[in-house]
Amino acid sequence: MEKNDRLLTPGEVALMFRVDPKTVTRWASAGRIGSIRTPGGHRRFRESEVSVLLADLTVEANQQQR
Amino acid sequence: MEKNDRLLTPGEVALMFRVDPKTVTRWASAGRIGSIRTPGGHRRFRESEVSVLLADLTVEANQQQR
DNA sequence: CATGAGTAGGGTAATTGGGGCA
DNA sequence: TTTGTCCCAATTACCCTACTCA
Repeated sequence: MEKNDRLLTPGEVALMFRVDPKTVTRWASAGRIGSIRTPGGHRRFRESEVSVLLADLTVEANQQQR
Repeated sequence: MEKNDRLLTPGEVALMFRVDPKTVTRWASAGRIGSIRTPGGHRRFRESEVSVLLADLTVEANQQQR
């Protein structure tokens, strides 16, 4: 399902989740999110995977009550 | 639909409504407000949705006067 | 090669989640 | 029924310095 394999930096992912870039780094270290390493050690994340996380985690309450 | 996807933390939303952050959490659990979860389990809220809710409060205040 | 922005580390403080109670 | 509060464990945010990226 990789129609778009664009790689995102920790800062970009942090913006999407409204968290600190450091937090994104911890997610990668903890294996909660896949990451690619540059030869220099910096992490890169697949946009497709990040999008799935955002979309999936958004579903918390579909049935609204009033 | 989502022109402004800025996300807010529970604490920020709590300040806007002048309630305890715990209350905001309960709103999310009850489905009264949509929420996004970080991979770590923390919630984030869409500013656009929060704004709508605040606007609703304003409407109620107006209706109270008629 | 030099520069500025971003990132990797590590350490510590602040928020948050969840249950239960008032 | 909704909100606030106390508890503890987990997650996240901010501090620093050194290194990588473009």
